[in-house]
Amino acid sequence: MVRAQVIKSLAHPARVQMVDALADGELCVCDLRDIVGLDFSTVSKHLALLKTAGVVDVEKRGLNQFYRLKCQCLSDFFCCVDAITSVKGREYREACRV
Amino acid sequence: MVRAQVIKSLAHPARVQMVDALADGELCVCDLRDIVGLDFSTVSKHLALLKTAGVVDVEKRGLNQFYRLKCQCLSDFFCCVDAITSVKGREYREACRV
DNA sequence: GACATACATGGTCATTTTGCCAAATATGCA
DNA sequence: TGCATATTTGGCAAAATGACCATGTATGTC
Repeated sequence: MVRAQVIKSLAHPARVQMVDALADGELCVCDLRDIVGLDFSTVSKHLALLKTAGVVDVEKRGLNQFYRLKCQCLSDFFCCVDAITSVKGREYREACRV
Repeated sequence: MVRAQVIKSLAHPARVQMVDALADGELCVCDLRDIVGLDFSTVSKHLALLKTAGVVDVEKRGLNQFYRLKCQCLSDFFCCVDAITSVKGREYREACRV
């Protein structure tokens, strides 16, 4: 099940946080490291995971690696997740106007 | 991060498969067991996880426990996931008409 | 060329997750 | 009541994850 791999790549607080931050535009690894507050190497591995899953893309410019979301549908993805956490799935329609 | 817990609950091939099957309506544990082909106890634990995360609901009728999705937005959720696996996020708009 | 900066990789260890078996519970029926 | 069916719980061992440290690599600067 390929789906599970993608979902798995997002199933971690730090990775959720990073993807959320990337929704506003690309960021380099050190930006993301500041955001999640983990070791550089750990962040790097999380990003490698997201990249393998196809969630993000990278572009090297100078010394930095800039990560960006590969698909803007992630916001809808999170919208559903949030609908579930709010325990009221019916709020989904209004909140996400789908 | 509460989001991560919900996503985590969906981050397993068997659970993805079960949620997908439940999209067509409620099913009892033995139905789901047949679908995923795992031990009864294992399936039961997976379902407990999904329930804790708020993804599914249960109703006991007779000897059976009927599980159903708590939120129909899961189809949109998977739609995004599929858009990512297809590596072309742009297909998302058409495929999921959002 | 020497060195600092920005990341990625490899290694290791603790924690979590999975899946099976065995046993316990709950419900319906003879 | 006694028994079969449906499902949950309690171990437990194997596999996967996550985080850190140390090290390696690439790039820009002097």
